[in-house]
Amino acid sequence: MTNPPLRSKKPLAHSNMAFDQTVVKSQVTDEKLVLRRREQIVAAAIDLFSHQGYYRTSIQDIARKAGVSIGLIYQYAQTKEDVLLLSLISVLETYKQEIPLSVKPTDDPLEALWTTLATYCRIIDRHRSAAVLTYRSTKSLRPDQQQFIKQLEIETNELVAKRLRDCIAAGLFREIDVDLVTYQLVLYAHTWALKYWRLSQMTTIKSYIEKGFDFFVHAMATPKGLAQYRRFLAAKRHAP
Amino acid sequence: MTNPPLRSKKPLAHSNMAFDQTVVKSQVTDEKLVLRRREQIVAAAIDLFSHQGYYRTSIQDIARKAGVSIGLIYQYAQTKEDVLLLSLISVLETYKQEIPLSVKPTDDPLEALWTTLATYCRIIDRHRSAAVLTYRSTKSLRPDQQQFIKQLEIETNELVAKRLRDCIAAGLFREIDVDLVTYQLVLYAHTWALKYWRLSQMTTIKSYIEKGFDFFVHAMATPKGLAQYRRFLAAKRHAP
Amino acid sequence: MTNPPLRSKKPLAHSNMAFDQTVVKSQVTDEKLVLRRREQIVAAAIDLFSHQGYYRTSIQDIARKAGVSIGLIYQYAQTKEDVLLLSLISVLETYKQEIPLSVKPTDDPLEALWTTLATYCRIIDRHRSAAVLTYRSTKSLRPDQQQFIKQLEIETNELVAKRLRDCIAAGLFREIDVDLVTYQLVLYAHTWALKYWRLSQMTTIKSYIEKGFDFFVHAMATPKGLAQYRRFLAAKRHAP
Amino acid sequence: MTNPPLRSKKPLAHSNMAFDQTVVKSQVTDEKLVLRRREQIVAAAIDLFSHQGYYRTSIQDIARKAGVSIGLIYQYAQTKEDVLLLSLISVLETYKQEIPLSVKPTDDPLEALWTTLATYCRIIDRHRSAAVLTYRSTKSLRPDQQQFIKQLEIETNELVAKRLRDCIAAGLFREIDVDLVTYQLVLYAHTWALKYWRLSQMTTIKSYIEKGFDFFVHAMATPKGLAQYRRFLAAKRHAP
DNA sequence: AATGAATGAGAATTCATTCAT
DNA sequence: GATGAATGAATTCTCATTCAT
Repeated sequence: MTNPPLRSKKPLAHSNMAFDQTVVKSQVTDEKLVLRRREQIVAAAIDLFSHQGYYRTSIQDIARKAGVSIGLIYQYAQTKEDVLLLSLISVLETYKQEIPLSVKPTDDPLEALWTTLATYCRIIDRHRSAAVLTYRSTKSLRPDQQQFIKQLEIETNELVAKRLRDCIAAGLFREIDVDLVTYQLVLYAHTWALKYWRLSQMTTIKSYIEKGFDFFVHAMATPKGLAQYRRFLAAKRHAP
Repeated sequence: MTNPPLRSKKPLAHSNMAFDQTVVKSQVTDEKLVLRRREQIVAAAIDLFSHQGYYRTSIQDIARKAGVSIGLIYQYAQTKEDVLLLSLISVLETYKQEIPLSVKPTDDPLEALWTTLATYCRIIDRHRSAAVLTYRSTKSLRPDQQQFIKQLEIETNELVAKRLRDCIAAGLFREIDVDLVTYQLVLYAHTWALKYWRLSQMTTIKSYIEKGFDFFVHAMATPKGLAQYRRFLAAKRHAP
Repeated sequence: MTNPPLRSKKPLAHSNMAFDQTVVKSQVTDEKLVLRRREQIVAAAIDLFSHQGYYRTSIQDIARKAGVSIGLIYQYAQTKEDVLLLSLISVLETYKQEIPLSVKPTDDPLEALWTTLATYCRIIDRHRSAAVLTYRSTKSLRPDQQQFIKQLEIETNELVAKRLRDCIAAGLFREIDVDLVTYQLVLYAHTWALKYWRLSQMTTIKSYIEKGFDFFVHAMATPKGLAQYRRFLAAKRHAP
Repeated sequence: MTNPPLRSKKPLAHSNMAFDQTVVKSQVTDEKLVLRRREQIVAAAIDLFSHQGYYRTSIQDIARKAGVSIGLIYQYAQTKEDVLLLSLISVLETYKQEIPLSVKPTDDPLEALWTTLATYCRIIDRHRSAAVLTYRSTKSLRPDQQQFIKQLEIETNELVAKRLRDCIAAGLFREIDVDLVTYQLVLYAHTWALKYWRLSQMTTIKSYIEKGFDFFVHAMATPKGLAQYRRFLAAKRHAP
């Protein structure tokens, strides 16, 4: 029962899916190159969009930061909106990629839920500005692009929902509204980024996770679940 | 351009504070007039900012919608950012104004918390786009303006925190981290707007409030608190 | 029986119609101002479009030449295409305005035709580059704008067709295909601009008109018409 | 990109001259290859320039349509203007090639003129957009390139002028200004393309040719010429 | 106080041309 | 010979802000 593994140095992990040519068209045909260039562009874009906002960031800025020409960006995306879409996809894909990796097959349902929440919070913590970006800028996309992002969000949520269902099935949690509570867990993680200016004055990410988990368990646990939670806490105290 | 139409279906309540000349300077000296004009401008601005976003909305748009000239807006605000600031203040003031009004002096702590959460959620529901606006556009302000908004948020949160403290003092809730849980309650209300596209498929605002309150109570209640919650539910069932 | 009057110093005469807000929308509401500004803009635009072509002329160029700002042009036209449309309308309106003025009520049908052809040719000669512009740039317009221009052309042609019909009705010309011959007369005038580089080496505008008229009369005249043409020539020789 | 497809429905005939390396330089030395590649490029270019205009057509467009790479085009032309020049030459060469072939050695002067006009009109009809291209885009060339095009036009005109001179020499036509009338005949043919949108509503190409020839003959014929024209008509009526 | 015409800096996007492979 | 990725100057259009009336 360890802390979620601190993984990946590179800014934001992502599946190839996020950069393939299905969602955003590219002038360039070489698949490998498209992947590499888009990674380069998106890394710069996320950084700038996150800190200055989408509208305050010019394509010029992104080009300069990515060390490429303006024209090159337009070889790999058709509009500035496309660059935003690729950026948001990249952020959301990170969640979808990293969260499942953190849960070990041997974890019991409660441990799995803990790991999921903890990992989610820590990813958010590592990419706070990027996380906020999804709240600030999704509306700047075209409706069909927004739809795509929403779909990705639903898929990510499912990673959390599955853990909740396992706890209920194991008799650890009462029969709560899984979808609703999923959003509470997800928003709890996101809130760390959304309200960091205040929360960081009040607590640390470690404590934020612990208190949050404690809160959620109390809200949902059966007596059996509560008993297991106490064992879980004790074990953690011995081998944090 | 005729005389400014007197406001009709008053969009968002607010204190005069939000429109005094301390925060945003005006060319016009007549206090009454400043108030009236800003109300008119802000009503148009909130509507447009909420639906099109801050950067997609031009001063021209706001002027047209408010039925005034471009020049007039610049008599009552010095920059476009000022108009956004006034708009965000207006939204946040609504919370600060309406929530306290809903709680009756006779309410016991649990009822008061219920009313606070329910009112918060319903205000958010009535002004969903405006609520989202605070998440999307606060970063478009100058740092000192952002600071002002954060202060307002802290003040609003205090309305919720007070109710939590009352419950703890009355022995209904265990000793939880009030500030942290306050944010959970606040975010629960905001989430209704932030994720409306999904939540509205899953539930109604009425049910959202009930399930949320149930969740929070279970997370925090002492046995005594739980007993009172059950009486509360029963009473509500008789006189909803 | 005189030469067509050399009229108007101002670059291109036009009816208000060409500049009203039906065809091209303007941000500015003051009708008088719209008229004046558009005249100013179009004068510069025609000059530049004529000599450098539509695509080689930037809005910047037009603004500079007209002595206004770029922004101002976009207050009076919504796109660069609009500026081209206004320019082409202005050119074609000149034909529609000036040709009828040159024909005196006392003119007999043959004289009227002469005056019409001569005036047309001389207008073209005065605005050679502008005349060519209609051939080079009409296709750069949107289809609906092209349609508008074609309608104007049809109306201008009617000025010529009417003269032909009068000659036929008077028994001076045989029953030729009026619409077809109209185009031959119109194109004869336009050719002076289209092939000026070569024609100007071969003849003068005065001689071009005379030879052309002679040609057309021979092609169509009845014996009666031919007799009258000879009297016309004799009269002209005495009082050119 | 595979081997260049061998041309199929040959778009526009032309002499090799049009594609030799005197006028437009090529990086490639193999004469045969230069010819074949330029044919391929120019076919695509004429089509695109004709329908979208020179400036709306990108080298990318031409490359795609021709089934070659962008780089290849720059092996066979030094600039985009060169591609336009080659295209215009190709169009004009078509006239110069096809018209002489249509006149039979046994034709009398009047018949030869008829055939010349008819052929010219029919070539124009087959390549209407290309014909208009010469009017729209010649000014987009450099002055020296324009000069080259003008020279080609003069040479083409000579094909018509010769027929007129023969008619005069044979006493069929009076002593008209051959160069001027040549332009009238040439423009008559071109007008079919320039004003096709209107003329095609009024008549067919066959009738257009007949009416035009009738018109021109009446304008110039001596009594002898007129008599012969009547016999010509009668003969044509028997064996059209 | 109110108006709205005028300004011009700034931003997205295009595309001819180059050049390494 | 052929390719197509990369470049960046140039262009259209927008819009916050000013100011004369």
